Amino acid sequence: MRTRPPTIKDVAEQAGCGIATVSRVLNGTGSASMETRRKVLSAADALGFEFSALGRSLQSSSTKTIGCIVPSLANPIFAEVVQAAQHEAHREGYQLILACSEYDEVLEFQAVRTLIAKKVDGLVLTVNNAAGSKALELIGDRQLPCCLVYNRPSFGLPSWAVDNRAAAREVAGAFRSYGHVQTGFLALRFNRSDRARERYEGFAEACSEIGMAKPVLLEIEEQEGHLLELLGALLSGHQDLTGIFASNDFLALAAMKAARTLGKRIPDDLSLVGFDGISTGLLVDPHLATIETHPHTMGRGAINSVLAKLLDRPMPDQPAPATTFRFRTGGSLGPPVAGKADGREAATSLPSNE
Amino acid sequence: MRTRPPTIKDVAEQAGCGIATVSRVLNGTGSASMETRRKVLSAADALGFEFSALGRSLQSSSTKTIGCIVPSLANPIFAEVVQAAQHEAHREGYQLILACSEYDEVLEFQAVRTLIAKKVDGLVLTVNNAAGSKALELIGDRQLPCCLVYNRPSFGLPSWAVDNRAAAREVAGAFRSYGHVQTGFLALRFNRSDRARERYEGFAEACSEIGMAKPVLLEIEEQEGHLLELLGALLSGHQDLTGIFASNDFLALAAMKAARTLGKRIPDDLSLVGFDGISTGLLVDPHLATIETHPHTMGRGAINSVLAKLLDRPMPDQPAPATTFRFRTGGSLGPPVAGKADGREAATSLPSNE
DNA sequence: ATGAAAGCGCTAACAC
DNA sequence: GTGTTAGCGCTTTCAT
Repeated sequence: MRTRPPTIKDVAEQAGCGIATVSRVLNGTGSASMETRRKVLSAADALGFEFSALGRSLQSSSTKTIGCIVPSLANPIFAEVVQAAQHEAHREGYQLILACSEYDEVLEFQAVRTLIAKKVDGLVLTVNNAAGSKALELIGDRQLPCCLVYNRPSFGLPSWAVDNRAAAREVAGAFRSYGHVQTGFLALRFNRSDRARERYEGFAEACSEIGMAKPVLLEIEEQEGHLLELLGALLSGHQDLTGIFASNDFLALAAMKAARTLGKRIPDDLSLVGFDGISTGLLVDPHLATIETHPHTMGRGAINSVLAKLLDRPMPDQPAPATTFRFRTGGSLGPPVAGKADGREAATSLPSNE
Repeated sequence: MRTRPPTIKDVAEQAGCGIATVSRVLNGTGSASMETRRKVLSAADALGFEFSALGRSLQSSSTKTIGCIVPSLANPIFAEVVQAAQHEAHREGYQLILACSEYDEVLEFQAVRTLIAKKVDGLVLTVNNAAGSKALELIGDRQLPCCLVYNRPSFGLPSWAVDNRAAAREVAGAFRSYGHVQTGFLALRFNRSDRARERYEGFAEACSEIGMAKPVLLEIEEQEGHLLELLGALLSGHQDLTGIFASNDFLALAAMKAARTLGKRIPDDLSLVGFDGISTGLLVDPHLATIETHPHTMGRGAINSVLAKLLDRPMPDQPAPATTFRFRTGGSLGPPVAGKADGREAATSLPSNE
């Protein structure tokens, strides 16, 4: 029946008192006689009254809402970040407004604008390219409490991030220790992600330093076709590689499947290492070697950094770079099988690109 | 420098006109002379002005915000639902406030209350138990536009859901066709999810109708220990089962791993079928047989159902039950190996519970 | 102890 | 064409 939700005015009327009194009683601020208190309480109850966050926010200039922007929820790493952030925010009475940038800087910028207009109290986000990001610039302009996740600190903003370069260097070392020389680096939207670039750079640097060949950059621009087919084509065009470092586990797992479709044995014909440490990597056989990261810790830490500013608490310490990742070995990484160097005979179902 | 964001009043002042004029110009509603228009525009630009959604919502009683509640983002099926919902909402200029119920009806109810207080325009959610849900009752009370996802229609609310019973019946048939007789149904929080229960019921019914034994209910209450160990113990206590139907792919995959740890071959010693159709099922070897569902379609459909009410559009048709799923076969389902019926010798590393 | 009133930022109805 | 004003729901002085 009641179509318009009851307001504080309705309660005041029903209780036979002023709206200020209702506010005081229901908020437990200020004093009131037993009698009025009772009347207000019962009126509120009878009406099923709840404060409108809108009126309250307008007046208090705090929405108890935090914006959260990630590239996509399709990558479980970000789903976990968001899950942790949401959980932690909820604990403190904050809600999360979610936006996905879909690896698009324009969308990313729009999202920030919208969230600012919605008057979020703070922002937690992973941007695609932190350096020179218009989105981060805007946030800085507005002096909005903000923390980055999986991006390194930029624009003076705190961040909970993985030391991509150091992690990638460890991967290079691991390949080296198994005797690999010519490897590749596989990325899905290389130019759209500073994370992928940092991983590549660290990997390439280390490779050169420890006497391996410069890794071939295997880039998939856009997922216009079926990913597995694109990967298959890419792989068969690079039979010389004995190992591939993928910019994330998702890709690594897909590459593993594509490689098998081509008749390759893992790791004899091709070793694979991923990045992120998603649990799926432990379900496949052989296990995916990877860089384990802690999306949960990152999401929680980032929210707490923002909450610290909001609630005027001491800022939590950001993790030491060396603790942000751990190399996890797995059966997908092994020594290349000797005599398999030319590898032409492995190409089967998919066309090579020559 | 500017710490307080500029308001319409600041713009009016700077442009030397009234606030109504600013509103009219910037909203493109009502008319204005070229001259004022120019002045307003440049003032707004100079100040970096943006409307506050708060003031606007308070006055228009529409927040352009939709609440979204799912049990968890850890299950990729819900991550996909949310991703699709977010994307679709954004297309229409709506934002999503995200909440996770963590399979807890109290949290679920709280979340609805909070979202109502935040004056969301609508709600899209998966509840744990639709029947008699306090949360849904409250939503009904408030006449809030709402659509369920993965729950069957309840409280007169529309829903985008999978026909769990029919899907489960197909699974029974599949087991039967491979000669299985004694199967089990595996669920993680059986009593907390009507979806799991419906799947079990459909499965059990069909089993009985087609002459199979009543499936053993394998229930894991809470994930207090490491899931794999719990599964290992459960499996070794039920060596008589030749096949297991898991209430979701996540569990099925974990069970597959646990079974292998026990030395079981899949599917010879144990067949496995999941539910959901997550892509990971195609990365493992053998492929996971499962019920494919379409989380993306569900999420998008649900949002559109809510938007239809909000924007007074024709309500989109909910999918025909038969089209909501498809049985996908895979190597994890096969005939039980004859002579393996007593199966005692397969138990290896983990204790059976006798 | 409690009510009246101002004001948060905005839109719309109503003057002029 | 444009300014004034009421009012959306709330909190917070300021009187009483």
